[in-house]
Amino acid sequence: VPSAPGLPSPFAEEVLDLVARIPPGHALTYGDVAALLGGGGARAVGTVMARFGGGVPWWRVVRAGGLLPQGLEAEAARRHRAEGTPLLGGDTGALRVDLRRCRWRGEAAVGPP
DNA sequence: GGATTGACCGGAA
DNA sequence: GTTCCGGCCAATC
Repeated sequence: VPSAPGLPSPFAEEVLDLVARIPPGHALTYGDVAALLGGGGARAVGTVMARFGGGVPWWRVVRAGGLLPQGLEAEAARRHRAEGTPLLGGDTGALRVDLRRCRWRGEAAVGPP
């Protein structure tokens, strides 16, 4: 079926679906999302999120190392605090998520390979 | 059709 | 610890 204009493309749908399955209190990096999907790249995931991420818990997707999305750090930090996500730093300004504890393994995700 | 952008990543200085 | 560089992939102009 041809993708209609204005609607997310197949790749975008996979990204959104996976992000929507991330449990509260957990998080994933853009690179991890791409890896779990078995394709694309961290940058591609960021592009999709920027365009179609408005309908999913985008704050659960962070940059490598747990750094919050650039430009939305304050917004994401607030959401994580509300959910109880383990946060590090804070007073230094470089707020980041403790991926060591809250990194989701994607057990409920479909295995492509 | 091509060229540019962007909520990125990893390594090196 | 920080700062700089190129590479990666999809969406958009």
